[in-house]
Amino acid sequence: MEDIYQPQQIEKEAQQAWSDGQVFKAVENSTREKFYCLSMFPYPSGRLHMGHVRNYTIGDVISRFQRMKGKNVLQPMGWDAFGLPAENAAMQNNVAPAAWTYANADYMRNQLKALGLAIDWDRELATCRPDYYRWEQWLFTRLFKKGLIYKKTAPVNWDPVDNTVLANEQVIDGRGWRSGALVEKRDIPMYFMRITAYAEELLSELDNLPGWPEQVKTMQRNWIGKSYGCEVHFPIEPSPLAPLPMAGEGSQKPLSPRERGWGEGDALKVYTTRPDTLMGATYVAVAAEHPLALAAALDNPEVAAFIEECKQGGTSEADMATMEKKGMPIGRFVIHPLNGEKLPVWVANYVLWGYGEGAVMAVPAHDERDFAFANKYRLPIKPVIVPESWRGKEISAMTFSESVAYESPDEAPTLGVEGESLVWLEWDERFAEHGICVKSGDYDGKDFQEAFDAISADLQEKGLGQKRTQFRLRDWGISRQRYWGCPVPIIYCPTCGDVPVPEDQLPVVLPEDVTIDIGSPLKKMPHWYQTTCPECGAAAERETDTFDTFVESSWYYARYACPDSSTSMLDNRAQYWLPVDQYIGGIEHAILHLLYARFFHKLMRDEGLTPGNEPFINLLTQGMVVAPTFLRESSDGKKHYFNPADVDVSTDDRGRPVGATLKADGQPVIIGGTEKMSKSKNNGVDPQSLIDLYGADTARLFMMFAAPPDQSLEWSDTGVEGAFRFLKRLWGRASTHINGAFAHYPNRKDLHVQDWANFPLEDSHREVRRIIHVSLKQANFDFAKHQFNTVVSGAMKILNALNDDKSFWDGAVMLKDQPERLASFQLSAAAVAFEGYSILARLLYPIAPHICHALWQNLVPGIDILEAGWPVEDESALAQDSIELVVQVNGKLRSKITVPASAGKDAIEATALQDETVGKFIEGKNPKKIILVPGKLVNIVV
RNA sequence: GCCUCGGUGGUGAAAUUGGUAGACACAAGGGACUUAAAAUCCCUCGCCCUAACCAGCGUGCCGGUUCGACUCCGGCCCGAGGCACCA
Repeated sequence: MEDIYQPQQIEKEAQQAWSDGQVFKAVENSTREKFYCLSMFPYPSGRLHMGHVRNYTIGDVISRFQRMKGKNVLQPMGWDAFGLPAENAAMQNNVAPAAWTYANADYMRNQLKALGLAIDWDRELATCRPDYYRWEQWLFTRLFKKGLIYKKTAPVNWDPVDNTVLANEQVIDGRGWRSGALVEKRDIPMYFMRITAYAEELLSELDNLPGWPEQVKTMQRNWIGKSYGCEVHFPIEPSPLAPLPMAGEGSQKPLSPRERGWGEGDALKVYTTRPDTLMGATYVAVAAEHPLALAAALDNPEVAAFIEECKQGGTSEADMATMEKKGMPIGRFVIHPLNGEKLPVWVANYVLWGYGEGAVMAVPAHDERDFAFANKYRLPIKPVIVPESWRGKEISAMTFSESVAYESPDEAPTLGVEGESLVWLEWDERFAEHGICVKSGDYDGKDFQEAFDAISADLQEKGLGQKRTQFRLRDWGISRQRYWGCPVPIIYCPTCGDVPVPEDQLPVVLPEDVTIDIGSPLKKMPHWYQTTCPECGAAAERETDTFDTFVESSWYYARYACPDSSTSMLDNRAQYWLPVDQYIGGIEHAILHLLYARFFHKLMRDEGLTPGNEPFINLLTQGMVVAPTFLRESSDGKKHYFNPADVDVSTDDRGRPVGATLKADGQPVIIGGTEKMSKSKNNGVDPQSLIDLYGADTARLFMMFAAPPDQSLEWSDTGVEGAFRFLKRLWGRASTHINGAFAHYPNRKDLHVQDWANFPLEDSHREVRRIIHVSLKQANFDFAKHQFNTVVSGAMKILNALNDDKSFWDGAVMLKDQPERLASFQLSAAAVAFEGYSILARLLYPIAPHICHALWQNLVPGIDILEAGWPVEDESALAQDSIELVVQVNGKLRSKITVPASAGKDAIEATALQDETVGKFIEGKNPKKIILVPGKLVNIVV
């Protein structure tokens, strides 16, 4: 074999062999245990980035590992092909989104192949192909008929200049990214999937996913947000004004008193998780879109102006939560359901329409947000809960406007005087916690649960509320006013209404040959949207909205089982392959994508299409790839970023970076933070240049070695060189032996020791073998944990062990006059080395498959490494005659002792106490206690 | 703002889950080989004191539990991911 490591040649040959032999084609075989390993499919953005390389290397490592362990492995790949960037690119470069997408996929497919991934390419799919999306249109129509899909209006970001809907990403500081116009909220009709119908199951099934990271399950639990609370009805004081007969302009129907929100006997509904604080409610707040607010706006221009103002800004929750809390009274009042007090109704921008009831009761004393709002607008603050520890203490009353604050002698909230008022100056977290009721009439002295039960029972008796569980999870709006997506299969008929497209007319094909400017081209294509009603045959129009692209990515994992099925969404091959045994993807998908995919699995299960309740048994969430940033700031404050490849970094004598200059002009640049590789920060490193320079194995090895998969990975050019050096060393050492010592045993069976117990192993080789097997045992443990960085360091230790010990081969020199002993010594050395390299090749195969494939061919000609079996440590090789123990005195490390491995408790303690250094620290005192941790340490407490 | 995760040498990290902190690497420094450079090989490498050893200090900060804490508990600071129309 070659002495020099030539990755380009090795990788080409290995990939050719895999491709010619169809080695990674997955075939259903009910007699074999299957393993479905899936990495999140890429958006075809143009080129592979480092995040992809990391994701797909992790998946490939797991796939090849399982394959070597004998599983029937499926590892597919495809394209998440619909999405916004294609439309942006289309506008920029004047190409059709379809053509752009297909070209990108073609380029990226070649890049993936160059990485040497063990993928069954026969199963490749692209979500923008009609043969794929026709089945989600089919499922949509089924769910529509089941009532799991419905239509309602919901707010979107509206750009009033471009007259178009913007994605949240396209809203920057409240303005449209192209027009710069202030964005408004606008209500438009959309289709919703009733994911809330599955909320309970999506929550409870998380407990049956032990293979998911706890972090992800916690995030999903919080997102679903099941809460136990109480619905409270506040009867509305009748309006002093007569109801107006008409709603706003253009409306044909007069609003009913209920729609106006002020009829006799109407009540304002709120939901609260803190009914125990109900006696402390001092006002109620409604969303700007609430009927009560809209009704008030008709008579009150100030309220109308405020509601207008609330329409400004984006729709994202982060926007809503960080904006300044504003509100105003609408001049209406409600009656407190228990004490009959009149409470003012406010309209507030922090109350969200469409979340719960669009109205909240405000208890400023016990809710931080209400507290800030009440202080700002001088609303009464009425404490009714004190900490449990105050029970039984003297509580003195202090007045504050119309309400009362309580002060315990030793644990008082901060009170102060401002002008003539007594003000609760600072929010005190203790008052947000559960406590005991005070100044609450009959409920005084009750704890949280007692008050919760008593108050909800009283409300129920009065018909003004009851206990209720609620979810934070909202139904999933799937309509998008965009072109490059799957058409929503609905036809609007003037007489029959919204009619789902019949199964035999599917798919509704998206026209691909279009030009894009602002807005969806579908709306300008009458020949496409004009059609006939499937029910009555009259002229009708197609829906021009498309699906959220999360819909495609919610079921692709299942379609890989049978990507060519033309008669059904899924066929019985899905029963064999599903569920996915290992799913790998970025942590950024922890909530939305993974929740939607779980939801779809249940929808498909209920259609009889998928087995089991959950799609992904094991989940690995990989961290991001980050790199340093380099920039210059121009005089107007604009930042210009430079690619790390174009920058020279100077370091001080410790290796700390102290400055950087641009290669092009030699002038200094600012060293920025280490951030996620991105186009905007220009800190991406192109994987292609890496593969071209060092080969795929180096790229893969570096990615696996630099950090454990779930942590972020810092890019390092020198780290890559280090990975390359290791592979070069591995190749060099292995070839020396294969061409040298091993060549003396043409039949490799002579080197392959079956029975080490009866093999004449030289003592100088026994220790090397022990280190190899200790490292292998650790590596196997780490492999099971998916901690590939320490698997690599284990492999490095094995190579170092095979290479370190001078006496390993040199001992032969002393024996050159004793031919029999010499032959025995040489066989002993060669057998240990042969075993060592055969372990190394198999251990590293999942991570660096090309080089290991080639090494194995030379080590064991005639047997494919995939058939060689996974290496397992030999327990008998791990044994040691004596072990080293640490001796602590009072928990501090003071000495080390060596004892026979068989030494008992008393013998170890005696040895430890006799130790000279230990004696110095005991200073003749009697040990109070001696703690012995077997195989680890002795701690002497004096 | 809310939810979640993280913070260990000059750097990436390890520590089998309460038992020797820094494995394995990278960088840096020194040396060998070389006419020279590259490549390769060998040595040193947490901080502090020291000629050296010993001792002392040390896992973001403050406090607690324990014979013993990177690991467990409470509080704080900083960073990252998500927040429902980026994927």
